[in-house]
Amino acid sequence: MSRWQPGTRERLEQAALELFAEQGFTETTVPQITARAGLTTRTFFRHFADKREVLFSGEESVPGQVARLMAAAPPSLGPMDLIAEGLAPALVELFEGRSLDYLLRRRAVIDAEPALHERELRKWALMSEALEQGFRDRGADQLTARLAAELAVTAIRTAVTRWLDRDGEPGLPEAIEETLAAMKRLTVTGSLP
Amino acid sequence: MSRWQPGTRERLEQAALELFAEQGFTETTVPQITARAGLTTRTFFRHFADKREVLFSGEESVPGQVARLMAAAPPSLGPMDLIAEGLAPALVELFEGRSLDYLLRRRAVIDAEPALHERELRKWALMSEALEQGFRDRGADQLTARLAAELAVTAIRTAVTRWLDRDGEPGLPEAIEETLAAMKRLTVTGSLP
DNA sequence: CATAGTGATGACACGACATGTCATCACTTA
DNA sequence: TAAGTGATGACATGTCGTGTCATCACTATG
Repeated sequence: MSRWQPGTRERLEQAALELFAEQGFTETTVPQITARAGLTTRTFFRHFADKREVLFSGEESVPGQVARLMAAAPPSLGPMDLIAEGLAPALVELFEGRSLDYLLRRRAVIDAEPALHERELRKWALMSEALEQGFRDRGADQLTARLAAELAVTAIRTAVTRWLDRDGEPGLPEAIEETLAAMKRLTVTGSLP
Repeated sequence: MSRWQPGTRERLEQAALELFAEQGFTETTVPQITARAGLTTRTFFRHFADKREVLFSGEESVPGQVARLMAAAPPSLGPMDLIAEGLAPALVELFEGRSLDYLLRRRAVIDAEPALHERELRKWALMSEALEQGFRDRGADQLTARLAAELAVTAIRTAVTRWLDRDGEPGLPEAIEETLAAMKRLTVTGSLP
């Protein structure tokens, strides 16, 4: 059809994940990735700003989606309920779009490399900023919006982690519910069990 | 006294902060830093693992200090009270050890550069892990310890940010108190004001 | 049908980052 | 006095990331 094989981005992502899993992130060079994908080094950096980004494709749209979801949710919902009712369904859709096997292998690679872990933290920080703006739009003052956003991200991230820790059983919605319940318990009583 | 000027690390840190503020992090090269400090490039990397680390010196001891403080605090304290009574004094001492001017200039540099912002996030993540272990040692289950640690870090980080936003007036203890109060308000009512 | 335009890739050069290795020199210890 | 220690200088090297221009398939336009 074209001069080049289609799906350049996808081939690079797959080749990179494989190589990172096989021999580690640091030990894998960009030329190795592009060789496996049948491309040149320069082309890799046309699709990804740096070597890490190949594992974070598509996540630049998350903040925008968060903003949309928050604008669409009923204004009466508090932070916790907003997560449970407004955000959780979209999260489930987002994460269950990828196979569990992919998510687990990706996480193993990220956990093995501090540089990738940092990039993962930035992802959540960007989501937090989007949530903060959403809460501000709902009338919260600066401090409250900031804290509500952090609480929400903590709940979501902890739930996803917990869900993956247990290899996807039970489902993500259950993990979210469980996490929110524990959070409520913790903040209401103010002391440890 | 010796063949070399004393205070190698400190000279590198000061030269780097100056240059980052003057011309930006990316635009500053390691040879420029070492030239200003009167050293060679190779020596820079003997003291700091990479170019970013020159702004995060001494922070590798924070997790250990957190562990010590938590072990020393009364076991009866819940997460929030532990921050207010057990951690806050040490925090104040830690931050007020550096001049406010230094902290503000350092923050300006970090905020201007995503790569440095990521490193800053990692710093808080390491503190969170230390807090989590501390809560586990106090008898909390995995999920509760994780959430309590995240809540604590959120409170501390938000308070420090707020304190610096207002150029150090009023003091850090007031910012902590204010943040904890807002957090309590938020989690107790469960809805935005 | 022809020709110019568009967009992705290949090819090449290059500066900065980061590390391995060995030499050098002041200071310490026996 | 001589060996040992520790920090630094000097040099080489590999990978990362970017700038630049050429190439080729596809598309639009006349």
